[in-house]
Amino acid sequence: MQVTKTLDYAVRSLTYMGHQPVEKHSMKEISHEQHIPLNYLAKIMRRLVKKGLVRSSVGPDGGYTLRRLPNEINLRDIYEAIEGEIRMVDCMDKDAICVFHESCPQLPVWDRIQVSMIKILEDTTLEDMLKEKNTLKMNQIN
Amino acid sequence: MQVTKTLDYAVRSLTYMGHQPVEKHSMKEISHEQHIPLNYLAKIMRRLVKKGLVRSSVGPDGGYTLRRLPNEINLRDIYEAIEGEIRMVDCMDKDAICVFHESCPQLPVWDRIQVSMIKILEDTTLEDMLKEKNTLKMNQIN
DNA sequence: ATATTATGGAGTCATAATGTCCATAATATG
DNA sequence: CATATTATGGACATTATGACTCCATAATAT
Repeated sequence: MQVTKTLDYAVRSLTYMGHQPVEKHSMKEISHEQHIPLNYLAKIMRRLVKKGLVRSSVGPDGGYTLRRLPNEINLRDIYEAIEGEIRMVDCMDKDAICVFHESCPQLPVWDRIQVSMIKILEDTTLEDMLKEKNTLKMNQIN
Repeated sequence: MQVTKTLDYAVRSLTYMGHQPVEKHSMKEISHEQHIPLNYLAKIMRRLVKKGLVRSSVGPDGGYTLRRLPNEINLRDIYEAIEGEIRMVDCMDKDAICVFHESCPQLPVWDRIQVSMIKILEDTTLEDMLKEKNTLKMNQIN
């Protein structure tokens, strides 16, 4: 029930790119600026490319660009690109069906949590997070 | 970001006991009825005893009883007994402080999710879940 | 032609989740 | 008191996952 480093890295990378949404950012640049291990970042970026969140170009002056504007990318997109479908419980035991499947008392609760979580993730765009950051910075100055 | 089997086992055990809140239930009984590996259940019950959710008695006719009524035990109690404090992110890298600590754009989001999750967990008691189960069973009959 | 960048996939390492085992302590009952 | 039954405590084993590394390959700007 925790945010993985991988997801954190992905969010950080995309947020970073969101500052100059149309510019190209190399892995080296992102890795350095966001303190993310280069090789690991490579793996993460591949997923983001495959899932259509960023566009990549190879060769000198290559790198990554956001495929959509920061206000068109929400946290659910990022979450699912990295972790796959959001689900709090894996009821099915791989092959066999849970014995209590028909009348599981806890399922509705986890479901409610999952729904509320998805709503918050969907309601939060990259742009929102960029603003959040600025607000925080402003507060610190005062 | 998933409910662990251990937590599921704990919730199932307590819900099961909730049906006859004042009666004693042996590990064997719970293990058998809820299809939980006996030895593993032993480990889980120890935590629930230690955290004050159930009372135990040793010897023949020994077993476990809820320490409070089903409407006085909520899911947050159970969650924290098993998993410890609820927190979506571990910002601090064990020893070192995250470089972006002061102005992290994602922190507020995970916090919002955490707050909403805690609220739902707190609002849901064992009794609620027992009712849930009955409702579901009723629905199935129709 | 060369240097620079991303891509793909295999492999490594540490940690946590899950589960097993066994020796011990408590206690109800005959 | 002897015995069977139950929980307790802790060590150990196994497996899965997260977090990374490495390397060979492909694309492309200069």
